[in-house]
Amino acid sequence: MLKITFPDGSIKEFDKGITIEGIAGAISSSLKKISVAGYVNDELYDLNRPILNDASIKIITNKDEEAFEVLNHSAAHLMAQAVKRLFKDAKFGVGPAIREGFYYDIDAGVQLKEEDLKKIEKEMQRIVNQNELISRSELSKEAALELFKHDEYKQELINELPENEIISVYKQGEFTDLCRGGHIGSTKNVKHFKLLSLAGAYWRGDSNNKQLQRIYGTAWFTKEALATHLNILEERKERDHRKLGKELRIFELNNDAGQGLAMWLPHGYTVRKVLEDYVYKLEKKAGYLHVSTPALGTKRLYEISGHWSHYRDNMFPVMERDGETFVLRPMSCPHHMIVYKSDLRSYRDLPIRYAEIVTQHRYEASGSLSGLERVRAMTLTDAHLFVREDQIKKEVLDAYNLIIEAINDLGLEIDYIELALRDKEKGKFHDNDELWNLAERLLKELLDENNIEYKEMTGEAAFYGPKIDIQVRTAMGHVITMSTVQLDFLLPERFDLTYIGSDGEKHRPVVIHRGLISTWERLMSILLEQYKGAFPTWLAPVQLKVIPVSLDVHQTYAKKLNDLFIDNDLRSELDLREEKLGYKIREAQTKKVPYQLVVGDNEVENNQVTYRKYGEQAQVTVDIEDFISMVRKEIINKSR
RNA sequence: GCCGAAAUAGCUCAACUGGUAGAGCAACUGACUUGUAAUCAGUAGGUUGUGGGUUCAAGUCCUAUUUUCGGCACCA
Repeated sequence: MLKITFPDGSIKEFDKGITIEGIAGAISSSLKKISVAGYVNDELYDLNRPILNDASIKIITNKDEEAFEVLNHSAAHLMAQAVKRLFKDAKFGVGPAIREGFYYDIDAGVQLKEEDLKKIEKEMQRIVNQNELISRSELSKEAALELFKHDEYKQELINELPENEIISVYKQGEFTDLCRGGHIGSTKNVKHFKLLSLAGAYWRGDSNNKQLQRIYGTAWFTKEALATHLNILEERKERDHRKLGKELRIFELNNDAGQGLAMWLPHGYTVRKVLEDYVYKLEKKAGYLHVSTPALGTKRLYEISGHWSHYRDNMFPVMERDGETFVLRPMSCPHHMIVYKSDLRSYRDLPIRYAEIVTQHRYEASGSLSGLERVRAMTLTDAHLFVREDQIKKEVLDAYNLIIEAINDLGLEIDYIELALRDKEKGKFHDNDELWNLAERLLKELLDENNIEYKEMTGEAAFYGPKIDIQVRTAMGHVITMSTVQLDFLLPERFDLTYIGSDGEKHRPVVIHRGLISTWERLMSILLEQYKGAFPTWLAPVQLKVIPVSLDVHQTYAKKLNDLFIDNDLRSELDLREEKLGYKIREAQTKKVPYQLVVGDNEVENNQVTYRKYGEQAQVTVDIEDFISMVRKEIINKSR
């Protein structure tokens, strides 16, 4: 008999070889029904994997977060089995569960087409109906290599495992896959799924490798949950900034103007200007000094900075004039280094914080361009902080806090904080170990000391130093780098930056690169999606729409109101077109104007306004002054 | 850049296996003008992304190319 300890501390005895499923069934049949897998001494166990020793266990039910992963992982295997039945030569890469489902990378021997997904789905359903038991077995590395001798991808994976590793495989019917587990017991438990898309994906994520075909899918425990998820996918299309940007006339992308070169339309530019003013003030308050530098610079400048050797592939080609070679700047750090050098600096001057709204040009791969999210000409508020070593932590932390403030003001949600470190194996980083170790240690200490949770990402650093990236998840489900604070000991070296210390000697300052809220382009794409085009009043391109009930009778009053609003710094528009009232109201609503004001006899008589807030049905009548102060207050508070 | 899919009026979309390119909205013209999501009638709008080809005939088939979309790689 085995002693099984439950999470509440109670202990029960079971026969040796009992499974999670068996234990769940012994407790109640309803628990058995919803159990998905379990932890046995913190190791993930399948429903039907025998437990051989005394253990403490935790049953995972379909309500637990881990359950979704187990289900989708099993769905990936199910799909692979179906593909193997339909395409006999198919070989498989990796097939994990992901945030919203699963994928599997496949070399099917032939090119899969989108219409094949339906056939694969059908075959999956057939396997589900066959109720194939998913069983685990363990074997040696040699045996595993023998088992997968016809699949070079699995061979490669197996070969990289440590020599004495026990390798587990999962078998369901005729299909066996290399896998750590856990799984869901039987194919019959994967009931509600859908295959979503077909895409290319490089083997092992390396563009030098062969490209496999990746099928994305999603699996859920109930029909309703699947329907809800598919509905969310549909709703995302309504939030797509490319669609909203067109409808609300925010920006324009045009081939004749150039791929990835966005043009801001009046409404879009209005929002951008509000953001620019907001950021300027925020930075001013935080002690930043604003400068302005050109978008064009000599190639030499970028050779000094190291961008020419590390970043050239992302730069537009050079231009020659008067025996000098110029480039369009992809980054502004070199210019700010020169600005620092424009004067002799004392230790008393530091920190010096230079900020600038800069336009940069980067040659981004054509396939990566996407609306405003990824463009080739971008404008952002960039900053470089020149600090003494003893000021590093405080300045990084202040910069970080400023970022958090801006993200909160904008109503965005942080997904996670990333600490991007060097991967020594990769050649793209500068090679001064001492500086790397110091920089990485300082950032880690800082995050730890301030209880900031973060994920370490090796190999994601900038070539000149490690960085803290603030990742935001967009309403489209994309995770995007919103802000960044980067520690740089290299550029001060390359530009021979100095300050005079209290000892009268020259010292090296340290540079902190800071990106506050991404670029205006990317920020706009995120905001559009976040708010579904209905900007909070402080950001809205048009804040008020004044609509007279009758053009003849109420036009004068409507004009008077509109002028008054504009005098009070509100972005108000008057609709005096010869159209019906209902038509104008509908348009004010579809353009998502925060305040729609319809004025007629009642308002004229009492010197009032009647407003309807976007998203609400209620019509509210108030005195003009009260209305103005209410909206102004809302704007100042950046209310959402 | 790579893999897959797509491109029709300003916008959203039709046009069965090749057989005279249509609709709604927007625009323009005229009429109608009082309370919270579309007043009515008419007019105009296209070398079907672009270049080749097959065919009696191409939006539809083939081919090249450009761009867009879903991903990968890269990345703010």
